[in-house]
Amino acid sequence: MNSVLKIYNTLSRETSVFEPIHKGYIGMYVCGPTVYSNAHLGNARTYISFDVIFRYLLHLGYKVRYVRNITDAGHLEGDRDEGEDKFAKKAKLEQVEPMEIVQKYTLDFHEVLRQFNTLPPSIEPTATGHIIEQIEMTKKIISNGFAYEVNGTIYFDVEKFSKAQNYTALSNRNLDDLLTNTRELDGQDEKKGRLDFALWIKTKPEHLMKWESPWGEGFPGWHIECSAMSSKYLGHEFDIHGGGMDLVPTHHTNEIAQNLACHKTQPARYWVHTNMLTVNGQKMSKSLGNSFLPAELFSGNHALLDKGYSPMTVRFFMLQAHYRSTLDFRNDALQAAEKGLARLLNAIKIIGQLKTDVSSSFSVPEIKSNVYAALNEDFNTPIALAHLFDAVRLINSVNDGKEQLSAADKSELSIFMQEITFNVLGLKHENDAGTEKVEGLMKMIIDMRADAKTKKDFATSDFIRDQLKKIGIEIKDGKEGASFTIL
RNA sequence: GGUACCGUGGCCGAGUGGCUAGGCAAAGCUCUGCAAAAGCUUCUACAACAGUUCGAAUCUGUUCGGUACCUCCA
Repeated sequence: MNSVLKIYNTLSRETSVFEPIHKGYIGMYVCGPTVYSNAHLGNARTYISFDVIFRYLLHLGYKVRYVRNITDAGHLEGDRDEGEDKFAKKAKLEQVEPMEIVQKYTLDFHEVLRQFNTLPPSIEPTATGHIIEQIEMTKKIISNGFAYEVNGTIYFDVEKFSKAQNYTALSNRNLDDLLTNTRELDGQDEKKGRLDFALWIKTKPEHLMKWESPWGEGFPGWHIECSAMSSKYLGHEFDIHGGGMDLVPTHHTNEIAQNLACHKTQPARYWVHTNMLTVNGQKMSKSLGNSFLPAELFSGNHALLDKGYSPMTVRFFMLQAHYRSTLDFRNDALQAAEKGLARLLNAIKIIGQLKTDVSSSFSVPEIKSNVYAALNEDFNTPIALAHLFDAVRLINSVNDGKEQLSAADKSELSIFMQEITFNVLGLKHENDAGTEKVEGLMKMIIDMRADAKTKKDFATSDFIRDQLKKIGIEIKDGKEGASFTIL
């Protein structure tokens, strides 16, 4: 079996063989959401992508510690000195406590991810729960000479850091260009350098969220939380650090700078970044106001949608594109995904009923190695799916008597298809017939209809078919009798 | 303005030098009381121009078009 996993590393800009620091164990940190509003579909794509990565690493037999934080403090509006904490701002608008905002949107985030069938991370730490660690790290960066204080606010000294280290290694930008092209912002006089960013921010007395620190009352900067929490739970050096591509130039660049300034080590060996979801060619984002909420998608209650799509349809749709490509979100593409997913799941359903032969007319090991080769090539889910669909075609052909399958191969194929589809890709059956009572009821109705058909009482059989259709149950006539689907 | 990336058949999307995914749609067929559903088969594309090469969607150059980042964002 082709079991050499390769991963694209943003830092080196190439795909290379993955080797964990400690054999058999993997530490993975993924930047989680800032919980000040509802999670939208673009957010979901990132976490679904990392969910597949997490699941595949588990499938390969690694023991994985997957840490994904919740940013519940310290995220500035506009990254300015007098910037206001996002939570405090939203709290004022809605007349509630900041932590009430945090709670509300954390629950929403979890609910969304649950619907998309993602596995929970091993640890989900919050920024507010790690103020002490962030203060400690800030102190160390100051004592190492890479940060300075101005009126109770601590800034990271990018210019000084960049003389010792390559500040733009991850983003691959030209530092001089950044210095000259960064926009002038109002009220930036406090900072020594334009690129300097805050590690700790002094608050005004009326601020709602603040903590005591050696520099007075304040709250932590955005970037320091991930450095502090990844160091705490995964060590100063770990295997994989992930997030959305939009985090590369600022957040992750600063995170690396902080770790180097504090621990003198690169935090992660492999930097993995997922691409954006676009809507009609434009990035989906909160600030552009073109974001879809999962609930709108499931219900179809959105101007751009003809109908609702189930979470698994959306998950399948996302898996049909590679995680590093932008994916355009549109109605007809979802329609296609819905049917494709049904075809895949149906084939898996019928494997068990296939008739077996003494030998197989095709190679099950070949299918398996094709799928593994795809997943090992930087988690290439679209190619893996393509090979699963090869198997789907063969399964259907066996069902038609056009191909043969041995008993041993049948069981191997069945186990494999289920393992990849359900456990690695994280898809599942939805809308399954439901309760036993419904099953029993439907069997009775189908039997009655079959009886009517044998008596050539087509008026009755058509009536049953049409009435069921009206309440959203479709009868499918097949060779072996009728079956039904709840639409 | 600077820096990246992208432009694939009706649609979505893989694919970094020859073997030319896959899904959906469409057409044909099978099944069938009719229909639906389902299944099988078929459909050979790579923005334009020029170049490198025995050979290019894939490499180079130019042009056109698009997107992202440089400001919070997954």
